[in-house]
Amino acid sequence: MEDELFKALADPTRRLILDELTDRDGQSLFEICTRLITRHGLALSRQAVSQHLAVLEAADLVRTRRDGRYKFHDLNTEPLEHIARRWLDHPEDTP
Amino acid sequence: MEDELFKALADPTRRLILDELTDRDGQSLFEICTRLITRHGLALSRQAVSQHLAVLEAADLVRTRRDGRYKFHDLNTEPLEHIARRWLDHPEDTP
DNA sequence: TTGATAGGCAAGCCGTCACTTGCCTAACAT
DNA sequence: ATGTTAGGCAAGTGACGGCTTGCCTATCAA
Repeated sequence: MEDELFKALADPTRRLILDELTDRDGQSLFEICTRLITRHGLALSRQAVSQHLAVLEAADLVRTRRDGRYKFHDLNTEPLEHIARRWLDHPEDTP
Repeated sequence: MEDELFKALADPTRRLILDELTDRDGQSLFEICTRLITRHGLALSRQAVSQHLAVLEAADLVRTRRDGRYKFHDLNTEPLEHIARRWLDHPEDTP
C-alpha cells in the first residue's frame, strides 16, 4: 500500500493527473486526456492515461464511480496527508 | 528537482535508509550497510547502498560531509515538508 | 613502505515500467 | 438494428532502474 503510493507519485504524468483532478474533481478518462493535451501539451494515448489512472487507483489516490458508460474519477487526498510524517519531527506527538 | 525527490522516495530501500538516518544522523556508508543488514535483513552490496545514497543526495534529502576517509551522511527533511501541499487544501493560504 | 580500510567509477545484467497497438464489450442515439 | 461513444484487456517494445562485479584512489596505522 505504502509502496504503491510512492510508486504512483513517482511518475510526473501521474502527478499532473492529480493536479487536474485537484482543479476539477470527477472527470472522465477522456476529459483527463483532453486536459493533458490542451494544458500541458501531453499527447498520450487513451490507454496510457487509463493505465496511469489504474496505478493511482491502486494507491487509493483516485476513486472511481460509474454512471452508464461514463466512469468518473475522484481525487482522494487522504493518503497524501501523512506521507512524510515518519521522517519529520512530530512536535504534536511529544508533549 | 521535484522529479528527483519523488523518484528518490519511490524505492523502498531508500525509504529505509531515510528511516535509519532519522534514527541516527551522520552515518557512514558502512554503518548504513550494517544497519540495513542487522535491522532489516537487507544484504545489499556496498555499491548498491552507495548508489541509493547518491540518488538521495541528488534529491537533496541527504547531505554529505567528508572527514578524512570517512563520508558522513546527514538527513535533510526540508524537501519533505511540502511534498503533498499542491494537492491538499491549504486553509492557511485562504484567509 | 606495506597493508588495511573507506569510498568511487564504469560496464553489464535483468527486471520493471511507460507506452503503443489491436481488438473487444457496454451504453446510448438515431 | 446500426453506428457511435466511453472504456477495458492483452501482448509487445524500448528504455530506465536497481544491483552486481571488477578495478581503482585516498586515507590512516603498523
